[in-house]
Amino acid sequence: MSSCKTSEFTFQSSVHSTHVLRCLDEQRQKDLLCDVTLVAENRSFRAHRSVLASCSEYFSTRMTNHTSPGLIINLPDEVTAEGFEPLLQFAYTSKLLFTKENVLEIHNCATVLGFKNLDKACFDFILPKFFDSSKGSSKVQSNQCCKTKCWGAKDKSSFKNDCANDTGDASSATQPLKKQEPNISSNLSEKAVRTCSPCQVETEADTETETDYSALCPKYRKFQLACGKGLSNPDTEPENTENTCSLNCLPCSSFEKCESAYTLSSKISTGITEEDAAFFCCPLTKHSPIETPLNLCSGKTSPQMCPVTASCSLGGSLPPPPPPPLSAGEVVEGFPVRVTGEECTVSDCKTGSICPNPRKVQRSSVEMEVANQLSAWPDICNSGVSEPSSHGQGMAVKSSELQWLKQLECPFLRDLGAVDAQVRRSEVTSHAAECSYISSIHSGEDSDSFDTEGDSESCTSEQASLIQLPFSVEGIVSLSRNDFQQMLKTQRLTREQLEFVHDVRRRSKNRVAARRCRKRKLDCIHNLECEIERLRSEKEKLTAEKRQLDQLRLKTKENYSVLYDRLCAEAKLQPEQLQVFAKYTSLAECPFSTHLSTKAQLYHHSRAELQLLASCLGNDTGIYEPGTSTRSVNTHSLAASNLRSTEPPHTGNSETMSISTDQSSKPETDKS
DNA sequence: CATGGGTGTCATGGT
DNA sequence: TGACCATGACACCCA
Repeated sequence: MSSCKTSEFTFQSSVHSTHVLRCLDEQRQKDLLCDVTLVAENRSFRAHRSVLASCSEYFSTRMTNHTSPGLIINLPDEVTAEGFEPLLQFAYTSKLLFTKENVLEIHNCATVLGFKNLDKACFDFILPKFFDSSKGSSKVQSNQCCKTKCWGAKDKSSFKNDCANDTGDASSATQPLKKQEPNISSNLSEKAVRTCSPCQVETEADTETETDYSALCPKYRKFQLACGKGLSNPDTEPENTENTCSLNCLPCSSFEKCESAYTLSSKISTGITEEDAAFFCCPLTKHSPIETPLNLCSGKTSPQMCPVTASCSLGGSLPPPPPPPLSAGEVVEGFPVRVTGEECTVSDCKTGSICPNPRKVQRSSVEMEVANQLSAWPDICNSGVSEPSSHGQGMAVKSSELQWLKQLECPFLRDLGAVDAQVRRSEVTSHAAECSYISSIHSGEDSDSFDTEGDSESCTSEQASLIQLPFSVEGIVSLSRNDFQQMLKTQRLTREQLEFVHDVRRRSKNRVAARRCRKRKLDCIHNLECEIERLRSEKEKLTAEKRQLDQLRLKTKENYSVLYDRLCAEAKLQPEQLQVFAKYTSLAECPFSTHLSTKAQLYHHSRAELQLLASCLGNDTGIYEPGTSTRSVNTHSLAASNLRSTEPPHTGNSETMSISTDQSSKPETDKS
């Protein structure tokens, strides 16, 4: 750090603008600092002039010359309250909430008010989807939009800002793009759809915190289903995703960059495929690290023509193609390159790990910001330290600095592994032949997933240099299939080079796939463990409940028995009456039906015995004798034992009768 | 030296 | 048919 003191740093917050907008929205809702009242259809809305003027040409025109504090603007008749309210909300939140019913209304209002970044970009996408049959001409419109508005606006600054200015060389980046053949620029825009738009498209999946790998593998989905984890969330179902996203997902809530609008419209005009739509709408499930503007550059222009690509590819670790790649100092500033809606720095790209993990897309903006700043760290340090002559000590310092960052154990700091790997790779740059030295570095540090990869890639890079590959290994790996094949067509490679390139690509893809597979497996194990724990606790709970219910049932039966005994004793039932009573109370669930049946059965066996039993229950005179009480208790005991012996509750009289027969000797015992 | 975890690579099957 | 992906199996490295 001491050596970095002379350097000038740039901290760019990717959450600041969001925070400001949110605060403004809160102020609007609390009517704080609002300086304009808007009236539409007898409804008034409070707002901030500056916000409205920033979003709408209409408001910009009407309010810039007004300084009075209590400005009231009556909106045109075409602007309805229903259509304007979502627009006002959009101005403060970047999110446009609409339904199929009011989308036309909103569209109309947006057109009248000249809402920037919304009109063409948003509605040209939405309306054909909603009103497909009636809006068949939208494609033409969108084409027009692309050519007039977006390219024109792009010339102003936006595209340069995104791609070229960030590298400090605007002309070199934009000119080649403009010189592309028409189909190339079409591809370019298509690629940009994949690169820029997904981040700006709001889907429910964006809010998820975990990558749903099930979306990647049908087998895994089946496994999850087999595990009882029915993936009910349609967002996790690729099929559903592809089928519904193009309609359900908002195509764009805020197009800050015109090229995004252009690419979206262009994509519509050229016909969005289901796959593209899925990619467009669901970056989490489809996003691939290879889909970045940088790759866009590298794919559509030669590596030599795109400085970003040059800086992205190993930071010059390979034999430099003419012109030589940028030095580390040229990318030191960590210029933000818009990738997936968050800010990725060139240093991210330089590591060849542009959003290497799909999860990166899902991180919170705060996480992203910290990760980006941290990932830019080695670049920053490079600016002050990394003279090849002092590489040994310099690299040691950087590695140690990375170690304490790693020790923060923030989940998103795993990208530091990539940074770390990049640090090492840049070391390889200076010492491509000194594999032993690299190994010593690795052995002295925490081995993370990128260590071995770093080794692998460094050796691959060496092989690439041996066969004089005209492009970087990173390019081989990170390009999309089409770009890769196109590159192979443009480059005349020998058979050896071709085999090497395919081999490297295959192994790299498989390496990533293996990581995903292992990650999924671990996640699955974790989920199963959680499921086991949950089921276990549920079982314990149910067992305790059953125990309680059993006790309650026993207690209830005993109460019934006591009640029966008292009833018999007080009613002085005759054996015939007992039999009738038993007949009408011999329901399966009647707790003393057994008791009654027993006694009724006794009647059949021995009338004399029943007489005796009757005498036990009560004599003919109806006098309740003290001895009767004792015998009644004995009878109760017999009934209780019957009840216990007949659990579970018997369902028919036959069982009752057999039991009664078995018990028939007991009164005799009692009698004796 | 054995062991377990992590990783890359290959082979294979499915898409 | 080729490319891609998932995954089991194996080998290697390292703590």
